[in-house]
Amino acid sequence: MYQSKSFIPTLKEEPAEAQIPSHRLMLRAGLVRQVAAGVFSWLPLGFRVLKKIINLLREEIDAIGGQEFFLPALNPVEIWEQTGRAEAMGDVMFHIKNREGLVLAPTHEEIITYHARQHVKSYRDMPQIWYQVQTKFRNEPRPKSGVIRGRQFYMKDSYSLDENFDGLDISYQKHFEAYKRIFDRCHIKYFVVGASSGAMGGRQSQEFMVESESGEDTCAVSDSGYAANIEVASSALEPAKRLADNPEIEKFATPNAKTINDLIEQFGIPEERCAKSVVYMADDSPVLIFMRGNDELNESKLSGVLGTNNFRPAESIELVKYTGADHGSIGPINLKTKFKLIADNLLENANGLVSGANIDGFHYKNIDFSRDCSIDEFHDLRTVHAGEPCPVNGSPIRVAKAIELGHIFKLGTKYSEALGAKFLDANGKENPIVMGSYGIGVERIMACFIEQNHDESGVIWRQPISPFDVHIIPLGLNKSAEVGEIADKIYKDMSDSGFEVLYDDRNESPGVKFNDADLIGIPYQIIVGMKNIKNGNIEIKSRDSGERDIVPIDAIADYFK
RNA sequence: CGGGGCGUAGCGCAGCCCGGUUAGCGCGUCUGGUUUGGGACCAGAAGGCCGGAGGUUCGAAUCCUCUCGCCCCGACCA
Repeated sequence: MYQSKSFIPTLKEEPAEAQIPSHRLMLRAGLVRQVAAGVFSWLPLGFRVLKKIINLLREEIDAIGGQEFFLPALNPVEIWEQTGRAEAMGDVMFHIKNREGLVLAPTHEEIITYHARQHVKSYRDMPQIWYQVQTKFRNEPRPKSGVIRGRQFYMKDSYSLDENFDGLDISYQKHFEAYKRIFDRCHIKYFVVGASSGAMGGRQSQEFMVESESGEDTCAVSDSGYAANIEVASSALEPAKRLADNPEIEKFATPNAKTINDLIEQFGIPEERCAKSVVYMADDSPVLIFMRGNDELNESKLSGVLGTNNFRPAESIELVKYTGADHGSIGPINLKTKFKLIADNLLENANGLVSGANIDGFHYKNIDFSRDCSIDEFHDLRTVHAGEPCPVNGSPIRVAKAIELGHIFKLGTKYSEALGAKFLDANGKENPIVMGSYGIGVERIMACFIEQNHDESGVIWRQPISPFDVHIIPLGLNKSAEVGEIADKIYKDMSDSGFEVLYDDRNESPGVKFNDADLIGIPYQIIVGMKNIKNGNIEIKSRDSGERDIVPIDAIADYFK
């Protein structure tokens, strides 16, 4: 492609709005332009890369038996109401204003299930893997980091349909392997974590993560290979040991102790003997949760335990109403009303505990969770922190921020049941289709690649996602007709041989051309200048290593073999 | 949605506190010329309702009120 005729608006200066390297370089190299917060236009050069990534995705999903669909972005809201996600999505879903009943699809489980319901009626029709690479719309409260978090973005989404969970396991595993191939082929350094399935529903899920300061997810990783999203991560901390001395409970005045730290400082109570009380309202019912000492309650885990996303910390009025005391003095003994009590695993069967007396300004000590009160359930509820031992072999956990590139879910039957997608099994019995859902953020692949493959000068593309294979850079076109003739011939020969060639035929000074070439970042620069052609040579520079080879003009084809 | 910052030429910015001629600078763009192995130089030129709406004032980019947009932190994140 002739660069003089191409629209590749490179920027010499840093755009003010871009904070992270990938965003800055995508703007500077002329890949994208922002139109509104979280909304971007892809310019020709950037779109070339996007198309290459999409083609690679198609190859790998086709290879596991995927069949590509093209699904509507406009969806009837009814179908989203049937699965309960119209409400669950809330403001995240765009609603069409001048055509009641239509929404912009933030994802496509509903539509896929709708088609499955229509036509997948027998176990003989399965397994199926259906996918699409399309624009999704999400009204993100805060778009950020360039294309990493937009309101409109490409997603490769595939969905598996199976007759049972064994089949789902196979479909899931196929995707797991395909995803590894995809990210490997894109030269992205990633790791896989166990994840929460959140409002998607389902049982197992894993995320493909790229470690980055710009990441929005937090992960716990350790040298043992343990890796989990902080939402589900656990550590191998020992529970509080039972004390041999187990006296009766005793009320004591704690007028100035509102927090666990106050108790520790004012009364010398060891942190692990404090049972911190936290009250949440879940679907309008109170739940009292006990955490060890200053352990942080993990709301993702709590959500799983409560089975709802509709919960919040209780307010003071509610605290007094249900427990008899305000925050700082709440505990398991002497509660004003009876309601559900749950506790973190680290407190299971613990004794010698200090907790609120449900009278403002008083606590009990010597509480034995087995003897003095009845805890309904124990669960892992705490948020892990750096340095804690990992569950695999106890090596220390590191906490890292990461960008979520892909997410694979075992959905199960949530959507098929909600929408009535049922089939007859070999015994003639009706069952809901067992589904999986597997997403990849297409723009995020590009952004993460650039985050990991750039230098001071610009992007450093690698195949197979580079926008071009080679960049021909003739120097001194005005001064020497010969340079132009040789460059023309190289351009023609390489194009004819199937190379994708960007040809900088512009009448610019060498500095401009070199800087643009490094910024755009095509893997090889073929530099045609008088210095070398008088000896029958050209120069080939590797963008990645910076190494330069002097190559005879007629040996260029061999060079790239 | 809370907190903070910013809207002045295509891009990056100054001017604003302390109101007062034709609103500046750098880059880019256009014309002519000189240059051509790492963003070169000279001369000339075009380009702005100072985000928008009200107000205060003899006079507003500048002061006040309200709005809209963008960025950052937090909340949120299928």
